[in-house]
Parts: sequence; C-alpha cells; structure tokens
Amino acid sequence: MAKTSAQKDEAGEAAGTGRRRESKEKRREQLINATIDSLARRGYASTTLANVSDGARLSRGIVNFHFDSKDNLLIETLQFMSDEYQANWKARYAASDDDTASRLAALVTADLDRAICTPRKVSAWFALMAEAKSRPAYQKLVWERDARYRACLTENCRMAKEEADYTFDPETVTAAIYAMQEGLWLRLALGGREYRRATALKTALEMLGTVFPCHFAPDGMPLLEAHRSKKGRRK
Amino acid sequence: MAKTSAQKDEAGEAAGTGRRRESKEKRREQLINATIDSLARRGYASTTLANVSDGARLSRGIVNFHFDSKDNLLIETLQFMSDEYQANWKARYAASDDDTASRLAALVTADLDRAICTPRKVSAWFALMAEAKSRPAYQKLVWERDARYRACLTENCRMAKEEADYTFDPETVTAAIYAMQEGLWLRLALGGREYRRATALKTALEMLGTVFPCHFAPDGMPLLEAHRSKKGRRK
DNA sequence: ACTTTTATTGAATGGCCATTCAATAAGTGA
DNA sequence: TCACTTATTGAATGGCCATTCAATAAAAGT
Repeated sequence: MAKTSAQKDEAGEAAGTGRRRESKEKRREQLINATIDSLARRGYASTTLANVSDGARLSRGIVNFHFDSKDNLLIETLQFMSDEYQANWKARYAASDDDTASRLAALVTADLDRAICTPRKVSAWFALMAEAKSRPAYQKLVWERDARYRACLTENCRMAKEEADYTFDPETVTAAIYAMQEGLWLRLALGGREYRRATALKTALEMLGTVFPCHFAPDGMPLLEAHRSKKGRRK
Repeated sequence: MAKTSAQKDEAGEAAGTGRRRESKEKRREQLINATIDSLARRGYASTTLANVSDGARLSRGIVNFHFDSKDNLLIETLQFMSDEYQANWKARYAASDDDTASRLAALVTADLDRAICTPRKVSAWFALMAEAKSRPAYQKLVWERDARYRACLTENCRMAKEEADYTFDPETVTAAIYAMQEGLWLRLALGGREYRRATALKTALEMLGTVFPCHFAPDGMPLLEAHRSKKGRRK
C-alpha cells in the first residue's frame, strides 16, 4: 500500500521519512473518520466524496490521492472498523480471569463496550454491512470478522458445557448468543432514543445467566469455579 | 393515491373500471417485486429505476407514472413488506392454540416462516432498513412494524411469567428474544450458504425452551398447560 | 540556493441516472 | 366508427458525482 521506495525500508526510519509517513497515515485516518461520520449521518447511498473531503476540511481531489477510488476508501474504512473491533475483544479476552464464566462475560461485554459500540460506529458498520451481499470484498471482511469472534465464543460454550454438564448444543447456543448481539447492535444503529448501550448490556448479561445458570449469579455476575454447583443445570 | 375520478367510487365497480384498476394494482405489485429483486441482488446503492423497469420487462418511464418518484417507490416497497410481515404473524398468532406456550411459539416461528423469511425478502428488508437512520419515512415504518410485534411478544412474556413464577423482567426477555430474531434474519440476509432458515428456527426454538423451561419441552415443543409444573422454574 | 519528490488544490471532464414529456397505443363508452 | 380517457414508451434534459489533471505549495535532499 505504502509505495514509498524500497530503499527507505532498508535504511530504517530517517527523521524526514518518518515525519512524512506519519503525516500520510494521519491523513488516511482523518479521511476514514470523516467517512464513518458521513455513513452514520447520511447513510451509504448519500455518502459522496465531496461529503468526506468537506468533513475532513480538505479539498475535492484528496480522497483519490490517498485511496485511489471511493470503492477503496469504503473497503479500508470497513477494514479499519473490523480491526478495531477485533483488537478490542481480544484485549478484553486476554485480560479476563482464567475462568470460563469470566471469559464468556468478557466476550459479551466487549461487544457492547463504550469504545466500539457508539451509535456512530454501529450505524456506519451496518451501512456497509447492508451492501455486503452484493459486494464480495465487503462480504469477505464481514464474514472473517464474525468467524474469528464466533470461533472463540463456541470454544467457551463447549468448555462451559463440559464443566457443568449442560445438555445444549454448543453450536446452537453460540448462534443464539451471537444473533442476539447483532440484533442489539442493529437496534442501537436504528437509534431510537429508547435503546441505549447500557440497556443492551443488561439484556445480554441476563441472557448469559439464563443459558449458563451454573456459571452466573442471577444478576449476571460470573461465578468463580469454586462456587459453582452442578445441580443447577437444566434440560 | 389512486386519483381515478370520484364518480367511479360512488357509481360502484363498473366492469370496465374494475378491470382497469385491477390492472393498475397488478402493475404496481409487479414493479414492487422487481424492486425487491433488485434490492436483494444489487443492494440499495446500485438499485436504479432502469434496473427495476428492466426487471419488470417494461419501459423506462413506467415507475414515475405509477409511483411518481423513486423515493416513493422505495417507501411503498417497504410498506408492502411491512404489511406482508404483519399479516403473516397475526394470522399465525390467531390460529395458535389458546395457550401461552403455543402463542409464544407461534410468534417466533412466524418470523422464520417460509412465506416471508426468504433470502430475497430478508436482504431487501435490510437494504432499506440500513438507510432508515437517515430517512425519517423509512424509520417510521420500520419502527412501527417492530413496535406492534414486540408489544404482542411482551404481552405473552408477562403472561408466561405469571403462569410459572419466573423471576425475569419481561421487558428484558422480550428485548433478548427479539434481538435474537433480528440477528438471525441478518445472518440469513448475509447469505453465506452455512445458514439456513431451518437452522435459525431450531436455534430460536431452543432459546425459547431455555428461557421458559416450564412452558417448553427440551426439544422446543410447547407444553400444554395441564402438563406444566412450576417446580421447573429458574432463578 | 536549487532540484526532486511528495502532498494538495480546484476546475474540467465524462458518465450515469432520475425525471420529464411528446408521441403513441390500448382500452372504453356512445 | 369516433371521441376520450388511460397506460406505456423511449428519447431528451439536466443535475450530480467520481475521477483526472495541470498547477502549485511544501518538504527533503544535495
């Protein structure tokens, strides 16, 4: 992507080179942010390059200089949001207690985290996602993002099942939880004032408690392994 | 909308008039169907009036004659799908057994019914829904459709709670179930081959069984009132 | 200071698309 | 058959928008 000559790479980061490249990255991010703004405010169909460059307070030709085409700008915007999403849940997952209940809670709360679950970002995400069916490049990015998160979720559902002799099918439960998460996002994206992030989080945690009764207290707090009893299991 | 003179209305349905008006309605539905096709295949942004008229095998100017504007065509398409959706679940709800478990099952299965839950229709629905945030007319239709269904769902969650002394909050449970349904739709809309309607239905029913353990057998079949026991309740 | 590379601008271009409209066909009632 | 209404066509219009590009500014290297 960065086509600055190969010499620079082997010569390391000279001061000047470094400054130029940093500036270049800043511009790109600035433009991506303006794109997210426009997608969230105006929707996909009404987002124009003029909107984006105006939003970034730059001139008309700027996007084609940094991203070659509008199409490419949108793909890189999707990539940007996908990366940010993944970095967020992986960090929270890594930081969670060494315990299945905590890990499940971490995955679910990560999805509804302040950092990524803003009306602005969620709206922009769905604006692009809705076009994914007819755009292979989008579809691939959306699909891969989902697959990584879901794989981790399934893994922990399996683990929970072993720990507490639940009789559910881990794949089905994963599908249900993940569908709920996406549905909650969708509702936030639609943006009636009635639905807020905190409410969605409460809903999601309550559902976790219902599905994994041996792993969570009624209020949605994870139960540490020591305090669990297998009698609570259902089905 | 139909601006055919007022005389005809008071004169009743003369043979000729009737035939003309029926033809007019047929055209409109034909064009709406072509619109749904295009939305599902190409997405919102790439759906043009030329696509629609070609899809209906009619000429370029035809949409503006029957719908005045592209904007109006899309609104009426959304309305059409919204009406169809509502008619479907209301019919199934009315036909269900006089029993809370059956009613809940009817609501959930209606959403994933063959008749309305086709990849084509679900994709078109989300294509329009994604633009709803920036289009008040869309937002209103989507919101109203949701509100009617959810009100009915909440009503039955409350009823179930009373019948079996569940301790959950009916509003929260409604939000969770409904979010899951929308998430399952979204997944069908994205259209990877891996997700099918039947799988989604299984997921949804299994979740019903988990949330309302006194009302459903482990396999998702509704339990008749006579066979329920309150001991099964959780939390 | 001077050359070269890189970044930015904004006007010009060309294509696509919704909408209009004059012409025409088809159907209706006398 | 003849007026008259309604439906349909397809070419013409005008606007919007992505993309290009020549000119210019800024920065880096020498």
